[in-house]
Amino acid sequence: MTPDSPPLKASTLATKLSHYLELAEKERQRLAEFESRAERIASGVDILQENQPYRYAGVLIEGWCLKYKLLVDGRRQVINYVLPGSFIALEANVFDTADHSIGTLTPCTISWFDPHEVTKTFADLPRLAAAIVWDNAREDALLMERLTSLGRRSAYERLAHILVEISHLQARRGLPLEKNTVLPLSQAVIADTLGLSLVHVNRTIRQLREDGLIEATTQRGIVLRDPHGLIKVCGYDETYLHQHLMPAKTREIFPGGG
Amino acid sequence: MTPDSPPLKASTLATKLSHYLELAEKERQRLAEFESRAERIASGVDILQENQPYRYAGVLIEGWCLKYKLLVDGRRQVINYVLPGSFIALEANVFDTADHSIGTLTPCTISWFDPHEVTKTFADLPRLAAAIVWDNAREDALLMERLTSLGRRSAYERLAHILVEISHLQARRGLPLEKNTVLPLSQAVIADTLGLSLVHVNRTIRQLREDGLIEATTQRGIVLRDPHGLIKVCGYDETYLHQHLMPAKTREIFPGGG
DNA sequence: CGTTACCTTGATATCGTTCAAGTACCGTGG
DNA sequence: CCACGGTACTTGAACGATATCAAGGTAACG
Repeated sequence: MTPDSPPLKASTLATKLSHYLELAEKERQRLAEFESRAERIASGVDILQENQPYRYAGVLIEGWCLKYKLLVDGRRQVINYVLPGSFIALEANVFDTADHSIGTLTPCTISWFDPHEVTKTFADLPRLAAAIVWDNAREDALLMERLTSLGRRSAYERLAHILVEISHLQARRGLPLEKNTVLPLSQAVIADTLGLSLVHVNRTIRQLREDGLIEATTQRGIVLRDPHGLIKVCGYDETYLHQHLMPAKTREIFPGGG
Repeated sequence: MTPDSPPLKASTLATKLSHYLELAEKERQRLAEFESRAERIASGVDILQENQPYRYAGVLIEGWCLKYKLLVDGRRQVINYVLPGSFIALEANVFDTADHSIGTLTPCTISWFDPHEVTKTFADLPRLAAAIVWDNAREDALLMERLTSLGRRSAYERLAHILVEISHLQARRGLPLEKNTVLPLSQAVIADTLGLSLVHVNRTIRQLREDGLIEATTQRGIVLRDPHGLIKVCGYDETYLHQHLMPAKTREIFPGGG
């Protein structure tokens, strides 16, 4: 409950959603409210657990989280990486019980709120509703692409694909990437993301290195040495990232501000 | 453009969405409008294509469709099965270019409309917006479960899992299932859904049969002989289907009818 | 009654897993 | 500053699950 981050910075949510829609002042304010109760959480903590009832919803302000599911025997599948500016557990509005878990991968700053504030926002500020729907749709697109990787791409292709994907997502958030990239992803996490064994991920990384596509890798450090080559290897097509404004026609329907 | 189905039947959409929310008359009417331009489409036709711009959105009224992605070399990954009462290409509101294809698996009845009618509905009838969000969230849950199957379950488990899933979805739509179930799914489609080769799907089906879990299988006919056994085999947990009304609290926020 | 799509089966190859061991790095307490 | 313990990474060897290749069989459809 300690507000650790500077209070008046532009909200993470607003930064992200304004990629899709220019926001009115009233809308920015509402988004800022969602981020007003920031809390600091240690690394390696579950902030949502499968089969438990939902309580709060949240916004990730800083850090990385992991959305994952567990099978009874301990096998784990990572669904996606949750980056700053993402809502957490928004489904609390529509479901009672969580069907997945979310854990912190680094120390995180998260702001919690009653999920029903979002329901109200749907009635109040439909433009924000539209932006949230947009965001969901983009997440879905990522998920479908991941499904395609797991179902139809080889280990080598999967790894190349996710490296390029992460690099694109980072770039979108304005982070430099060409230089020395250190991801908070252990090889174990990558394995559980790609549906591979840890050992095989390790060997596949080595292979990419031997092929000159990526560089070194001390602890968690991977640099894309030949991004273009990686893209070619896995048939990467960034369409699914949908990094554009909403179609003009949709924006017209909501002329100015609330 | 020929309206082939009886015009005054309860709309497919209303039937589905009222699982989540009691609908007001005004809302039912709006939903009925979405279904007013029904068209008959043959089996095996693509009604949406990857990398093409979106045009119309639609509602599937009758039949089964396949949502899938293709890799350049022809590998195919099926994302999900589209059943009656589902919207199609609703993302047309937020994206310009499709990142997946949708094809008919059986002859279908589909009603088309301008996707922006849905955008307007978001401003007009926020309760419907909420119901649509609910529905999306459920689709996501299916997708996450599928991802988990592809990443972490064996072929045998995957097949058991999807058979139980389909049987549950059918049951929800009021279809008898215990009797002779004929799915419109060829083994090739199942293979592309589960990320397996056709040949291996065939062998795995045989294995399930030999283990007494399913029965016979002439063309596309599979009967669950021991549903409970199948559930045990794959650790099936139906939480992810979220077959309940919205949480009471969410429903309260929208008291009666628009 | 031939054509086509779908299903079935065998033999062989491959990719990825598992088991087992060992190494490098990093933070902590002495 | 060093010893210690943990976590993550690395590598080898053997195994197993699934893919691929190739050939037939069967049922539906015009």
